[in-house]
Amino acid sequence: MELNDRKMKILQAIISSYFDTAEPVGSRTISKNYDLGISPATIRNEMSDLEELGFIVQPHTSSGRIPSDKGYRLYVDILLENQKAQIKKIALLEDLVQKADRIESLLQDIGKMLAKETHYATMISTPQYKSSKIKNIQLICLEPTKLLVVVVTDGNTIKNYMINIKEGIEQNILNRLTFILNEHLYGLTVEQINLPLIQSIQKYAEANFEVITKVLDVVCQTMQSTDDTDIYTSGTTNILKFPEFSNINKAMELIDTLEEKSALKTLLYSMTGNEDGKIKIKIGEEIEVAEMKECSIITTSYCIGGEMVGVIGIIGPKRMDYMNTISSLKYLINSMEKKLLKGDKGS
Amino acid sequence: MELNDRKMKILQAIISSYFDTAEPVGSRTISKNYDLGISPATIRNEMSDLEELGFIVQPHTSSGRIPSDKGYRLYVDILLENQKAQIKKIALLEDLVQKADRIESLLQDIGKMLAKETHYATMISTPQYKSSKIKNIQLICLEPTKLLVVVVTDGNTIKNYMINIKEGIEQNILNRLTFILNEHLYGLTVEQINLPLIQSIQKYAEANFEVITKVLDVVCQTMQSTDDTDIYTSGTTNILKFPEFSNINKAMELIDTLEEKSALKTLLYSMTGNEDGKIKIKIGEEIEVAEMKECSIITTSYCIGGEMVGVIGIIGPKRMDYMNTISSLKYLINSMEKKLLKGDKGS
DNA sequence: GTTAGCACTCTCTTCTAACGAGTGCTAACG
DNA sequence: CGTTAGCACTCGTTAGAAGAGAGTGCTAAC
Repeated sequence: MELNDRKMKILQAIISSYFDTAEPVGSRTISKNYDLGISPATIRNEMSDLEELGFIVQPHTSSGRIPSDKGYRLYVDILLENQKAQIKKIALLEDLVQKADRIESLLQDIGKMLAKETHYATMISTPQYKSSKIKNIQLICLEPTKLLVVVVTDGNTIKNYMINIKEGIEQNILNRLTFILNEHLYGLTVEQINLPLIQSIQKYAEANFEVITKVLDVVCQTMQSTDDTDIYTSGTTNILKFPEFSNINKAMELIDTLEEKSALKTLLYSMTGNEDGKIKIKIGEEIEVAEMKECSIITTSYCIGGEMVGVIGIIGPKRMDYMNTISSLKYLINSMEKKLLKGDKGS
Repeated sequence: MELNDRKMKILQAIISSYFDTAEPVGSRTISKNYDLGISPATIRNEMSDLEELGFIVQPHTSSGRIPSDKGYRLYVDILLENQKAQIKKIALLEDLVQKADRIESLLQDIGKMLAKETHYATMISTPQYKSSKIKNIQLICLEPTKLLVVVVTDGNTIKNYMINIKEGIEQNILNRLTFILNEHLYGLTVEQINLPLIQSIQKYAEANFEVITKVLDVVCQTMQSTDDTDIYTSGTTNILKFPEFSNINKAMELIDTLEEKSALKTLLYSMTGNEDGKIKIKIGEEIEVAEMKECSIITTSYCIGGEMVGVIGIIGPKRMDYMNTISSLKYLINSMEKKLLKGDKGS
């Protein structure tokens, strides 16, 4: 039995109707609401076939049909193929990117906005700093034995660390050290800071050996730790609005999972292979996390300065509005990368 | 009719039992579970009196009683009076305060932890910078026409701003400007930066008039705007676990309110009068926000460097565990202020 | 190949009756 | 006179039954 054009149309009708109502779809509903020019009885026959092919399922005998994971998969694959979809503009975004001063809060705001726009829950990971390059380091004396280290990387991400030192140090010496550090470290990734380089810097630092060592230490440590990538979730309560989660315990399990950042981290990164910028979708059972098997996840990666660094994901019910959501996501990524590449985040 | 000792004991038993079960409490339950040495019938008579006095109410005829707002108020007032309560230690806190690098993320973590500890929702406001003093300003050149301004205030709160300038500027000139700025602004609050002072600084800056003006502008603006104080909420989904919010719509309304930061801001600051460090409690109808009239809120303010700057609040059902919650909160504030006063936030 | 008709299935809603927890009142008790 | 046992009454909750409604699969006719 092959999947002819008419069966496909019926499948789409089922998906569409189920998206609207979250109720199993019957043959009469399709015949009435979708102009296919065939009677309910015919549709019933076709539906029987579609079920045999595994694209739809019946929750119980004598109920309507709902799309199966396989059905959604087919639908989504076709959708992704013909994706010249008009990209949906998100009005608020421009404002947002304009006024953000730190990338972390920008990401949080983007997540919030995307959740508001799509009415689903969103997850967004902070950039992985492993491959980002040092742009500037500055040492500032706060108290006699307390230094502030400011590190700026490309993409203008700013990190502040405070370190305590044993002996006081004057600002003009710090300025010299700052100069030495920038001289040696500009443009380097954290992997490129190796022992010979460190020794060379230490030589220049002379008497301020302790300070330089501590600074290098703290910079390396924080920049290379993967644990440092955080995940911001937003709109998790949107989940409560979906009838598929009217069982409050299921909903809470899911929300709890979304707060469990470490699980999300694995999930998000498992979804972004080596292809950048592509939209990836997982549907139902395809998701490894047990609590999410009633959901679908749409993800994509975003770049800062050309390198793949972070992931954005949208999680909703399986009957989610794939088309609009993908389109919003694409638009978002586009505007975001344009902005971040320019690094134009100040006033 | 006066509120004698036995009535008080019964009220406490009702509150205690209702805390455990969230079910109206009957006379037999009290007689069985609380060793008062009186029969259900006697308890019924006393309860009838307590109801007349307004301390308990009946959800409907022939059901048990639940405490009224007035009943909780009495209970809480007595609780606050005899507060030598053993302070409950929160194990995780020490760790948290140790490794935090920015006050914002520290506050977020504290909120999370407190939510986890108490199983209620928490709100925590970022410090109000109005009265905090400038400790250090640093200008860093990132790109020819892009500067990074780092401002450190007492309490070691660090703020970063990026500004764009028209003409390029060299780092050694920036160093001079940095020196001038620190020379003039050290120890000042934002209110103390007046026109004569600005003009005096501008004079020193000579050719770099534009830069200095922009820097001063951005520093003043961000430090004095009250809008800058943010509120972090945490554990909002804990609300779903309480039977009083089994009506999912009510729960969602409340959660939405908790995400509406501006309303929370008013609420939190309305609760902290001019007395520092005291625990304040609002119960049910005492809360101005309509969606929260089924809740109680416990707040207190926290200090950095001796001045009142922020507020922490815990929101739960009216039958919340006031004693433990207050005790956790007190312990938290204690440890936090000790840490922040020392400003020991780096490694 | 398509469609009308019909018996059948299964869920959801509605209605009723029974149950149970709890009260208030009255009368008896120490 | 305070305390207690007994009892009728209230009201919310639960369980079960009946009926409605949506939808299917099959058969036979077009």
